[in-house]
Amino acid sequence: MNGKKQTKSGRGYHHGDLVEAMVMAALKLIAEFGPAGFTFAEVTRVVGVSPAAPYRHFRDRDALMAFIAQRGFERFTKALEKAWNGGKPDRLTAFKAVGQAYLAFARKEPAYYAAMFEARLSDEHTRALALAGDNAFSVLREAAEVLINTLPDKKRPPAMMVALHVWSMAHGIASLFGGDGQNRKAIPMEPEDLLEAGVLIYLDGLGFSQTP
Amino acid sequence: MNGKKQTKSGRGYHHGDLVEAMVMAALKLIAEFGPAGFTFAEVTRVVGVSPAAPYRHFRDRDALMAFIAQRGFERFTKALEKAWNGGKPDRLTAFKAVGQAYLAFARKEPAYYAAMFEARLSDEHTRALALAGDNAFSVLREAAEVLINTLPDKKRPPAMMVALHVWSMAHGIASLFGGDGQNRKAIPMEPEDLLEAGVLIYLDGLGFSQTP
DNA sequence: TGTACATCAGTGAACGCGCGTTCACTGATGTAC
DNA sequence: TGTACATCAGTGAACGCGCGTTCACTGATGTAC
Repeated sequence: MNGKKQTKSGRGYHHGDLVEAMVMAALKLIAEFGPAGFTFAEVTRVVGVSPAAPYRHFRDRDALMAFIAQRGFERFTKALEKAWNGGKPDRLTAFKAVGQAYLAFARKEPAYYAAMFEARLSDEHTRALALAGDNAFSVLREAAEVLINTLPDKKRPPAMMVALHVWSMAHGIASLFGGDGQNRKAIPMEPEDLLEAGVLIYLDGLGFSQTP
Repeated sequence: MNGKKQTKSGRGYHHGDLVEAMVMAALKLIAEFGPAGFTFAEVTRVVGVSPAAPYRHFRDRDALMAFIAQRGFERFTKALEKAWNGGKPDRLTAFKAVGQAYLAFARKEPAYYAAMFEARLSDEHTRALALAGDNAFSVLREAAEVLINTLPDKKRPPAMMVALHVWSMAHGIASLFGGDGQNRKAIPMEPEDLLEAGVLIYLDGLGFSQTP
């Protein structure tokens, strides 16, 4: 792909792609010790680079954290969009797929997820990230809008509210029972199944028949 | 109450009630900087005591953290029980009150809530806390059981599942939109109203009529 | 094609800082007689 | 009621450690001519 830096085995005085290597190392540390438990110093050690090297690429620790959260939101948004797939094969199936994609992301990318939702960043970084977060939420919101348009006018709830309900349940399940076992409570079913059942019951309450 | 230590103005060489003072200081720091952002040293400074003093009462930083989480779960359990109130005045009203109590606790006691759900403790401490967490969950689970017993046999879902769904939605809302503004996203309604609406729709989906 | 030079991306040593924890100690409190 | 003593809950100085960050530096790479 980017043949510039990696042509010569990438192991000289110049690292080759230090940014990527640092992100990978940071993700590993975040997954293991949480967002607050990764240190700039440890990252340089894992990557095998001097402690001063990162400052060529990131202003400070928080900048790396924000960078990771930003990229996490972008990937998250893409994953939700892919699951929605323009509402195909049908709106209800696609909507449920968005919920599943939410949980799948939290399960497969716990470090990104933690960086996105548990990192404590400065107000400045938080503001910049809010946009990326809104983009991800928009996917769910628009999916909800399309879905509830099949309901008769009188029974149609605000799309925003529906999206918030599903987002909240998905996030709650991901936080409590997802991840890789740190704080996870044991429950007698898969998180994915729990969410699917919850969304189905909820949609039933909105007026969707259980068998579409 | 405990007239032993606090009789003589409590400001001598002996502190009087260092444990309580430390818990209060820690809660303040947790509320402001998150569970990972409070240091043992800072606590002693706030309380106005030497940095070695805490070791008379807590083995280390984690022990204080676990102590706080433990007490948090106990208070949380009591708050949920009080809201349930044995199912009075009627099951549905009481059940909704439990949900409201959940959010109220997260809002009024963000530091306890963070210590309970966001602290990264050792396996040993985590195991000890699991019991306290189960007690809290049991209140919701038993409330769900009583509630769904009014449904006809054929339409009755597992109480465990219902409790998990409501717990997840409440926790999701608390995490995303509750608290005191750190990571909180802005939404066009109160968290309490969002949860109430969500629970009502969900219960509708289970077969409860909207007007009991 | 070869050379001179600018720029980029790393080095490694050093710093100041705050943290957790320990140690021998000491003032205050409780109790036996 | 008074005294001797044990115990409790604090002090304050000190330590080793790892962190974030800086600095002048240097090797590698890209480019103009």
